[in-house]
Amino acid sequence: MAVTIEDIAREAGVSIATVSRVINKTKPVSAQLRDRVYEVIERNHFKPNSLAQGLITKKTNTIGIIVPDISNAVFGKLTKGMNSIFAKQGYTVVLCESQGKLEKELQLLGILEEKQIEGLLFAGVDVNHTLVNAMLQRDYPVVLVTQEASEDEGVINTVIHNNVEAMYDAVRFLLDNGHRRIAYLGGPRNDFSSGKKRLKGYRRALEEVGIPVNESYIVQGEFSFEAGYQGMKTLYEENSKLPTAVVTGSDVIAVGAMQYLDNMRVRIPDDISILGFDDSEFATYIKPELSTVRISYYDEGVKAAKMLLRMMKGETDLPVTEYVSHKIIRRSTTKSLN
Amino acid sequence: MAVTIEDIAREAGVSIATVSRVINKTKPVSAQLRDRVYEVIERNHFKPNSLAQGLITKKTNTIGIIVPDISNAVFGKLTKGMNSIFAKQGYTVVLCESQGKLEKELQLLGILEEKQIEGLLFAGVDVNHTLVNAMLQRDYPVVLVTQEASEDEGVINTVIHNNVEAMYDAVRFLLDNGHRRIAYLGGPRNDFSSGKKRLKGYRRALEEVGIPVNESYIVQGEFSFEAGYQGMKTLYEENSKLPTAVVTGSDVIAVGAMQYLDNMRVRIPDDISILGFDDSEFATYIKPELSTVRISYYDEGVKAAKMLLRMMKGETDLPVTEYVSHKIIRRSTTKSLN
DNA sequence: TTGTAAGCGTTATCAG
DNA sequence: CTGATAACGCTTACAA
Repeated sequence: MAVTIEDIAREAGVSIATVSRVINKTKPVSAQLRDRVYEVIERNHFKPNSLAQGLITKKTNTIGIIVPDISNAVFGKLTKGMNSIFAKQGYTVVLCESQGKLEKELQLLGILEEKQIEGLLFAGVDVNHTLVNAMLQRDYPVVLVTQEASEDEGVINTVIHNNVEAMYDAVRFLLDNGHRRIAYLGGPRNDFSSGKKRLKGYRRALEEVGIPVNESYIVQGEFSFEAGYQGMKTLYEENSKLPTAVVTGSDVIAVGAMQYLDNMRVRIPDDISILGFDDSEFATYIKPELSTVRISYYDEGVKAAKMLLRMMKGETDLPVTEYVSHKIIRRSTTKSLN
Repeated sequence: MAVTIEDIAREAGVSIATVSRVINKTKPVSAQLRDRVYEVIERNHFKPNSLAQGLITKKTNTIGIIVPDISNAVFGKLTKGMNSIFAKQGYTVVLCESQGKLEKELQLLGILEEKQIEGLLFAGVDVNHTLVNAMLQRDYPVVLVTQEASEDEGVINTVIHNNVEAMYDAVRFLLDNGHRRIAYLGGPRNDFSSGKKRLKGYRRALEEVGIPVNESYIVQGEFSFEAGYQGMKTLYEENSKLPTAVVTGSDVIAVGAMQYLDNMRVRIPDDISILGFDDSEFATYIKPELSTVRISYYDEGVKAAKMLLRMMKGETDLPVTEYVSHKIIRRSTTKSLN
């Protein structure tokens, strides 16, 4: 079948140890033998079996990535960022999708251990106690990305954008532009980082300037166009006094909300300002162009990969949580009331 | 370090062969020993080393995927489709990005062979002779997705949408709606399937109804917003007689073109109709909503995965190229002239 | 410099 | 049903 190191050794008239040495340049080999071996390797298209290599060296050059859904732009960019680092360092990536289901995530953790990955990058939806525990049991290091642990803080290294601050800044931005009635149209309430944390930032900003939080100005739902549309409808129908601005949990939610407002003939940003979150590809495709909170998921992936690499090298005493910066991007869906 | 089958055997007071048997249920083991072994396995969180398993069984349950860029929505959906099948069948996926660079692709082909993948799904940009040859050398089966071989037809199994027909149908649709001056704003001329093939469909449709192809109505460029914008600009500036409709190589190109037209105060679809390609997420977010050619990349991934699985089972005499259907979606950027 | 041989953690063949 | 033991393909002391 596949040609092995033994075949090469025999054909080149040397020992397998010598072949191994020329492949790995691990010990000096005379130029003569070296050339002879190379020639035979080339001619036979020999590729060392990395399973055998890994079995003995404990080095598989493989790292695992678990994301809920690879077709989601956020995870696509995140994965690309992570992969850019690993590929450069000679690592190969095993990609797994969990649909954000705990059961699936737990299962994948085990499968990846069997595959002998050297480290794991994990992006989840609710990284609860069960999950954290399972990660601690595994014998590879893991870093959490985009989603921090919801019950065990500071136990697992994490790379994330500061959701509280990002939403705080978003509301702050609107406040600075003279808005006082600001609604929150966010993601799922059970989403710890992208749901709860952002809501926290929203509340904090309002409370800080002494504006009482109007609970009927808070609507939570999926990160989808439909949820944005329905959420805006709820906001519209259940408030006699409409907000002058609404912050959202994602650009997709924002665009859904805009659709509803458009249907109702509410003008953006004249009657109401909208602020997205993420800065998705389509933010500048829609009209008016979407003002939003930019998060560089690519950078987040890069940072997470680098952190994992450090852990794999055994570097300990690391900062437990590393933040990636965010930025308010003013485009055309927000208007100043000043 | 990690607990091995030997540790389990010792602790359970049985031979490693017995442990192996209970793990794999490959041969009967008395209920008594079985339970004892299971208990020890649980207690120690034992996970068999799949490298060792693969080394002897030749089964790694790993397949490779090579795409140019995982953050591109097309490849994200494709990958998700493929993964949905593999995960279900107990396979794990090694994901690689090539940036569409030949050198990188060649290198990855080798790395994946070392990793002992059982099969490969390949999405490239230009699958030329060199690449096909390299694939044939590898000892795993491969299926091409989204991009057919540009020089060696029918040598490697392929799953793709029919680009010639899709663009033919797109132009046909416009023709049926009374358009006669139809421009083509497509992807790169060196992109075989998504560039050349689509252009071919465009020409064919026009020629078929006896409309001479106006070369200055053909503009090719990247699959980007900017290229769409610039391309439309070229079309606008270099033609005294504007087209009444333009077919594009992708939705992103279409939206770029729309932006330019909007700047020029050309109304869509009243002055000019635009037809996208792909049916991206944002097609319904923009205004007017984009008419487009829908391709289900998810389904394409699913189909490709299934085909690869069949090849892995040794089923030969397969159809060499399998097509995934496309569909014209009429929304608001196209107008009937009838 | 080069070769021999002992593993790495499993599965699989053979006896028993 | 159970247990030795020989692979699997490679790396790495240990010798020569």
